[in-house]
Amino acid sequence: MSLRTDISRAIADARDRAIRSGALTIAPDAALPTVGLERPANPDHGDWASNAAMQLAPVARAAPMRIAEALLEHFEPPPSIAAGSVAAPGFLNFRLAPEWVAAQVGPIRDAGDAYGHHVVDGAERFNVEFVSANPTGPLHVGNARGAFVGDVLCRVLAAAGHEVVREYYFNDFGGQVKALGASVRALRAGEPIPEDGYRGDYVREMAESVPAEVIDAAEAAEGDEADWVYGRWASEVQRRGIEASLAALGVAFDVWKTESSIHDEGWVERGVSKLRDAGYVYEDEGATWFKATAFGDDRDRVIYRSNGAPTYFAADIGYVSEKFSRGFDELIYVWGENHHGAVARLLHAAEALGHDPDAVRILLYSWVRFVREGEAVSMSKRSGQFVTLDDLMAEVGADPVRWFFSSRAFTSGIDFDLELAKKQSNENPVYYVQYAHARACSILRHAAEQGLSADAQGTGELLLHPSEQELIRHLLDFPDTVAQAAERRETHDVPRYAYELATAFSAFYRDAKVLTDDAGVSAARLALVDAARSVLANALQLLGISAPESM
RNA sequence: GCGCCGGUAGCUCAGUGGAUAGAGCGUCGGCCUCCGGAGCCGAAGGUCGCAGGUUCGAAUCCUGUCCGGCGCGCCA
Repeated sequence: MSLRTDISRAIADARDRAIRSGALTIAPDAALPTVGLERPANPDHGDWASNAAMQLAPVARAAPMRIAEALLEHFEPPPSIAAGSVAAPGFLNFRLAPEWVAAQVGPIRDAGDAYGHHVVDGAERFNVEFVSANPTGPLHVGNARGAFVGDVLCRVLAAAGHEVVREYYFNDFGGQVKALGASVRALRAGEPIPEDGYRGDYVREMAESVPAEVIDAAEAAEGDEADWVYGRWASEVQRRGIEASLAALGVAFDVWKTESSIHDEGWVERGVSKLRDAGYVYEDEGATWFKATAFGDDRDRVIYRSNGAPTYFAADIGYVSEKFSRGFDELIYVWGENHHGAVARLLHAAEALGHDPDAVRILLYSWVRFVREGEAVSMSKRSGQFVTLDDLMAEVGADPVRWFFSSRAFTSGIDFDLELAKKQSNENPVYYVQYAHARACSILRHAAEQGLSADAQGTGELLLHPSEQELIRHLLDFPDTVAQAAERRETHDVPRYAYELATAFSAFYRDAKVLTDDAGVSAARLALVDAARSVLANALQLLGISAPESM
């Protein structure tokens, strides 16, 4: 039970009582608006504010101010609320009870790592597929956003109480594997790399380290088959590299799925025949088509080419069936916005297969423009001009990069200045948050040396200073922050929250000396420091950012 | 041409119908006998791209328009 739901419910109860008592009359068939509740930016407006009266005005056909007064009159405050008031043009403002606030330190501290977790009522099963870069080269900075957006989203969903399967999809089936193999073969033969080949240094390195058995197999192969032999080997090498890079970033996956397995296990055939039975498949010009126009698409989509080879979309049809067969409530795809052309046909295919299209959610993140000394960095894998993700981590460090990506809405196109990211590293907000955590740890160390220990008994009377109260109010906001981020499938509330919490902790540190001659005060403040430390660590953990005990 | 995403402070970005539009960086000015100065306090800085509309109320919703990014394959 969060503070937010507590207060919302009390307002709804007040509304119902007001209606029963006749203080409010609602049109009989009118739907009641949901109670809006927010933390106002201006402290003069209290700790929580509701616009319920203004939202009720149309259905109650009364002035918002009068409705607000009626609501307040019938309001039975929960223990957390000290006072309510009405403000023009009809806001209901509530102030938390300071003693109640202060008394929350113990429970927050006792909850520890679990605080802010399991905050949703209905837990669901999510499949989150992200990164899924082709195994034709190392991950580059263009994959960074998808990796961190997906990772943090998974952390948030899991913290909120959902079950999450993290999945990576390898396209090991299409022509790019052959093109990669052809590039390796050409380099070994001293021939020019084909037009559609890959040119990075990593291709050269691979060409120089092909194992003997692969060479033998390639030389024994006929025609194009040699390209495939090299290609399959090279893409395995790249796949291992990708897995290692992601592991080094702290981005974990539960399932590594390959496109070829979707074909081999018959998911594509079964999916297509299901579509055919439903009347959404036809043949034309030797190709097999999905009737996407039946779902409002601009054009129908090819499933099998006239040469019989399946398209990428064919695998998507099989894959979405395979995912749903595992019993997920929602499938999340984290894609770069350049794939948005494929969104409609995937949703339409899911619908045609009999699935709820609302259970398929495709998150398109906008492109990042990487800039170095004012110049945009080109990142084409085929041209070989790119900065690898490993390079980026070595240069800037994982914590600032994670902060950078998780603190911006994924729909915003953003600039990432590599030089600036390094140069400003000491001014970076991520260090400010980590610093607050380290400082809290330091205070606790000092306390231990002096034989002082935290005690949350009696904080209700001792932690009434405005800075103490403000800090605790921020701690109380954490569960809502997690719940809201999970609900919105968006992560950037979390860094903002962490920063504000760090600021509140700094203000507390400035105003309230923890280690004092008064044992009771010291024990209470130590409990608050420990609670703040714990919540800072929880917030950083959600972002996959380290919480150092000293810096 | 059609579609998707953007346009908010000098820069990078928050703000998905509410009260005086916010933060970081940068700029300017203050604060170190005291638990960590990677800190604290204060200031300057914005016709929310533009024009209409919807309503008690619009950065937010609708329409149009301009600018930028990305798509519109029997590529993946």
